[in-house]
Amino acid sequence: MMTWMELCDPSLTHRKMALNDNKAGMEGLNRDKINKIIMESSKGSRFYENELKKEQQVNQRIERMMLQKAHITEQQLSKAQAQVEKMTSDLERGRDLSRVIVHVDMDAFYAAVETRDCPDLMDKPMAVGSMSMLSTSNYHARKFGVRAAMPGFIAKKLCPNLVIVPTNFDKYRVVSAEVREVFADYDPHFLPMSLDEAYLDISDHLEQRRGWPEALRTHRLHTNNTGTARGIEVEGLSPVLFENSPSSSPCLQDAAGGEVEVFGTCAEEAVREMRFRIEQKTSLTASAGIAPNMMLAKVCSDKNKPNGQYRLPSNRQAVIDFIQDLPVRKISGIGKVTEKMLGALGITSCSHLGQEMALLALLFSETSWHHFLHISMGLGSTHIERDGERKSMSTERTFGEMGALEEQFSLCKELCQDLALDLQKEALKAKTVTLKLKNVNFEVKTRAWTLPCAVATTEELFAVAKDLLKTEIDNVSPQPLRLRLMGVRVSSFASADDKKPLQKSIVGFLHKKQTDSTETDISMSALTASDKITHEPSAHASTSSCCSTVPESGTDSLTCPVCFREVNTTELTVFNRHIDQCLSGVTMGQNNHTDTELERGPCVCEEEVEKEITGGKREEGPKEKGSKLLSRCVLDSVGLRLDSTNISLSTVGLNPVCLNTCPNGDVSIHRANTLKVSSQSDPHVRVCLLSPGGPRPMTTPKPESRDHRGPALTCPVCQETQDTNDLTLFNRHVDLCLNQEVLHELGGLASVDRTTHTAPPAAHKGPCFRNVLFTE
DNA sequence: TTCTTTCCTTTAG
DNA sequence: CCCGCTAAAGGAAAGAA
Repeated sequence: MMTWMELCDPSLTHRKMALNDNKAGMEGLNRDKINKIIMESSKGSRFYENELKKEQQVNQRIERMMLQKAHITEQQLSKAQAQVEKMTSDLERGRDLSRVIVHVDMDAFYAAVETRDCPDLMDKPMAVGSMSMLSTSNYHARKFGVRAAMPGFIAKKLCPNLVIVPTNFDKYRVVSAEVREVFADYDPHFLPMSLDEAYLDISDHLEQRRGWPEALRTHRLHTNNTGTARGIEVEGLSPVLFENSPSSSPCLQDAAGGEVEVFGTCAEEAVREMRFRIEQKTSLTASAGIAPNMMLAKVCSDKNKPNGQYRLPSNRQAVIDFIQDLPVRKISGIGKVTEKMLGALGITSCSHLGQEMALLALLFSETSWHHFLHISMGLGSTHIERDGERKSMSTERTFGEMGALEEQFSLCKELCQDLALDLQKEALKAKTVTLKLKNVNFEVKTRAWTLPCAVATTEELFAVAKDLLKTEIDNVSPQPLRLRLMGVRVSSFASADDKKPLQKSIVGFLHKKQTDSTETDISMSALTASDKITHEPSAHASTSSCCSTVPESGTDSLTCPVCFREVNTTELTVFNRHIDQCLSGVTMGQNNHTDTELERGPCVCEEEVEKEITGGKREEGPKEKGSKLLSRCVLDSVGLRLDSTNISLSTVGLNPVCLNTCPNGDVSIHRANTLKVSSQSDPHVRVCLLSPGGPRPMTTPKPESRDHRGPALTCPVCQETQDTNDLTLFNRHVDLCLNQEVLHELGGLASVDRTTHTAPPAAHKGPCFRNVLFTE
């Protein structure tokens, strides 16, 4: 299947096109006309310019490959050849032809559903999607060159009468569920690839089926209330747009007078039956491929589309023959670029692939050439299994050009909100947050940051995302970022054991504690805002569990949520006593801990860091030394002990924003990139640092700095000194502040005169867009 | 060197 | 009205262990 971009490419224009304006050719456009129209709609657009640039990059990649090829010696080649042959025979020995794999694909699914529900559409060219992107088109529209993955506005030029129906996923999901019910009868472990596509292993079904009486293989044509067989009615006017229904073979009458059809026991009959049942149930048709493995089944399902099926027999020779002249592009996983690269080596069909294996082994990575070898031998997975746990989750949005800071940040927050919601649905927490940006020139870049512990809430995500965004903004300052897309992704999910036991009980424990002790209540108000979060139910449990998990504690110790030290007990009563002491200690500004209590095995670097931070004597290369030490700390996920009242975060390469989201004793984040230890607090308070795991540079220091040292309390959220010493009042303020933290952030940023920003110390080195490198 | 993180590219539906 | 969204995998480059 050709993409519209390929149609754009004038160098491909000479190629024959399967597109036929069959019958009289009244409607539909010929290929040249299509190309011309697409070209005219595209030429000169920023999108098109970017496509050209990407194409250049691919061309350079090919050039480099050819250069490499030129340096290959005869000797290397024969060595590779031997390796390939060895591997080939090993693979051949393991060839498994015993399974019967089926790939089923609904025909023009979304379009078919829409047509079924609105028969008026039937004889009109239509597509499902929007002006900016189409998902599917019906066969009418395809005659005009209108296809999936083509923007609607171009489709409209190709076919002005095109009806564009917006997608309605809820509807497709319902239909999909019906189809899957049928799949399940043939393979309860079937693997859905999308709403309209699935792999099945029907080997077991066939085994059983052989012993089935006819009755079990007999299926009735559904009748509507007028008594007409729906399948037949459908062929007349409804959405089943294709002939050769699986039900087209002779029908029998059953006892009740309804029409029935009996299916055989072989694989083809079973699949035909399955397609028949799908059509009866949904009025939609499907195509299928039957083969000994998934890779081949996928190719086969395309062979007689629409509304058809193809079986590749389970014998080696049949497979070899089938593969021979198959264009490499037909194989799932070989896309436009790979096709082009192989093409440059004279490889277009799978048999070429086999012939050039030695060369490929030298030019491509191991995984790549192994994959090629499998393809050339017609090998593929013989058992289908559902995907394991998800690896990432993301949300992104495209919009009209956006340059305003406030807009960008509030959008970023929105995305974080959406994502947090999705995370919540699956009860996931992630360590890595990635920001994706696309500017008006379609240049894409991503910026990621890995935290030492998993996060999940909007605030936590936004704390990281907004900072990544800010870094990018600062990078191009004083020009604005002219965005057309923004996205946020999370990955590196916490492992299952990471996200439950122990911690929950601690939180619950504290919670209880709070309700029956006024004193504790007051004590807690002395903690930072983030600590207070811990008292809210599940949503914020992450914060506490995150940091309580911090030390590589064995199973025989608990981590105090106040001082973040390990308590060497599993007895809750003992632990309780510790926390009690700890809380009152923090409140009273006393150090309740003896030095031995402070000793805590796992943090190798604690002392070094402490010295580094406290001493104030950072004679040489404090930055380098500091961040080095710190990164070790981060790996150990430890808390730092702070002995001075103001610690420069940039010195140790920390990102202050991230501290917002973490409980941190009596330490607040100072505007000027410093940690501020409240005058009342224990000088040995511990801070749980949410800092980047890697060596990458951190934040740009903020412009102005204020020093708060008065006896009054400083709000850890808004950084403002509160004119009170009443902890209850202060607590209330922090609560309010916390709720509005994000807004405060936005307001603050928006009001900053951007020209006063100092140039960031090359947070991410190199040009903003790597692509630019290639065009020069 | 080896392992990890970041960022980019390719693919698919 | 002027080219989407989500997810996964692999590879290059750069640091850290």
